[in-house]
Amino acid sequence: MTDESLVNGEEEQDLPEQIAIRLAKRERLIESGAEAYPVSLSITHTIDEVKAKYPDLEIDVATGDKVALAGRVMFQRNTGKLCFATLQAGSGARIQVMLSMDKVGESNLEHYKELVDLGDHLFVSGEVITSKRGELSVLADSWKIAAKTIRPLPNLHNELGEEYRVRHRYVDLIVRDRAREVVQIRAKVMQSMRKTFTDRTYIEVETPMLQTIHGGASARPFKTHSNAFDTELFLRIAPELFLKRAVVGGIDRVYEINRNFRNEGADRTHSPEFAMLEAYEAYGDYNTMAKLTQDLIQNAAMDVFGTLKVELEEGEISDLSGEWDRISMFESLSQASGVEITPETDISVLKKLADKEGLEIDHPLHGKYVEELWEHFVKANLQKPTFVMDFPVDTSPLVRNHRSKPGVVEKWDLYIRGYEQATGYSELVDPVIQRERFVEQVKLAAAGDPEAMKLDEEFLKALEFGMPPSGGMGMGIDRLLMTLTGLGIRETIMFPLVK
RNA sequence: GCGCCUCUAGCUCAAUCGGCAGAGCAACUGACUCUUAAUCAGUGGGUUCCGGGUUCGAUUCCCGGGGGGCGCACCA
Repeated sequence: MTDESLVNGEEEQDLPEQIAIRLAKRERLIESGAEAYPVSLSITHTIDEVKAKYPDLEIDVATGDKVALAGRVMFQRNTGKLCFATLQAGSGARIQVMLSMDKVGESNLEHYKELVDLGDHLFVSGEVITSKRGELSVLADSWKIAAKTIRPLPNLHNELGEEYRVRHRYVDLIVRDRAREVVQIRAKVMQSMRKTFTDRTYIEVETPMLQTIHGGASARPFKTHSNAFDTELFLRIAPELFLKRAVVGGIDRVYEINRNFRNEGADRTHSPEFAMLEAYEAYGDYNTMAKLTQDLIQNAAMDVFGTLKVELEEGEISDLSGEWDRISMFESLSQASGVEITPETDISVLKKLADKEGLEIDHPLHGKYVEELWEHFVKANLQKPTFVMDFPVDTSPLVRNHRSKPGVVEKWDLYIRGYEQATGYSELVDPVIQRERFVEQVKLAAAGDPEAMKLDEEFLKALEFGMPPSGGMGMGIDRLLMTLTGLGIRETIMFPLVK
């Protein structure tokens, strides 16, 4: 496979046959006085506009309407004196063009047959007609190459291999409707979410991706180095600690949609860089944020699909309607395991239960056992959207203690079809307790936990200026696209990382 | 990070118990003024991922490396 660009002086005889032939056609085109890549074309209509204008003409009609349009040649059917081509717009819309010897002349038609390949961008001007078979067509009186294609398109009658699709997404977008559709869906989901936020007077901000201390989540970071400051920097694992600074500064309703980076495993549901939404609302709490999250997702489904019963890839229907269930982590775990588990349950009991279930958990924290056991017993059964409420304290260092239940924090995770979709907190705003929580994390790090949080003095200083009581939420955008489409994460990201 | 599987023409895939590497589409030459994956006749195109080993002979078997997939681990 020739993976390098052709510009680097590859010898012609080393090139694959089809590429050499197309390069030669490009030369011939230029020698004939035409352009292979003209700077502008006098287009009067898009393919979609012509199709919209003539939705149902009779067979063999000449409209008298002259148009000039361009598109990529997807199919060619050349006969002796009458040639057919199917042009495709970026939208995926297709229209047939016809070139007859009568209209364009003999030498012009010969040039067309000689120089125009599948995949080329072609410009034609002519009359809108329907063919004798009734196909809406442009009967050309002139044509031009709009852009010469040097590499052949893949054949359109087999599905592309998974690897080829990801490495050549631009080709995938040309040949596969669903690939284009997913890009559209993603854009519409973003639009919908921004509208939901705007309607609630939220302000969108952008906070640093390069950070001197990474924080806001438990994960291993990517490291880099600043030459100017001669210092180690981290790509952010979360924007949380900066968005909270914004709330301290009086940006009372704030959100950010941007990339996070985590130096961890990649699989069907994880990508090293992924799009994250985080939102904070002063004078809100985790209930406020649960409602917001439900609205964000339900509005997106309605705006994009017009329904809350979303059809997924394999035809499965995902029902996102109604008020979503809320269950307690400790209660649902106790119920599913048949063992009463509370924040006071001795860790030895949890260890015994984990052993019995064949779980290998090697972690000093009580809460880690609770979460692992909960995932084991409960998680897979959560197909309907469900908020799992009230998490252990020791695994949630940025969340405030529950207002009435001892030993837990006001945190929920939203699960949809067994996947963690979003998380929400009543934020910890007490700088004294926050410092204590950070100190606990530092101890964990010293004990060898590579994902423990760092103590961030600048963030604590901000809290010391007074952060109002607030709710916060975070949601993986790629995950949301997966939830709404049933696709894997690499299909929801246009250009996922490939080695 | 560990285990299993996989890599053949531009694309999608065959084949070889180790013996001239094939098809469809695409390409090339020719025919065709209503085609729809046009059709018909003919032709060319391969570092079988890379390096080494075994062998008279390796695309096939063995070893090492690389890319990809799946499972496990970690995480969202």
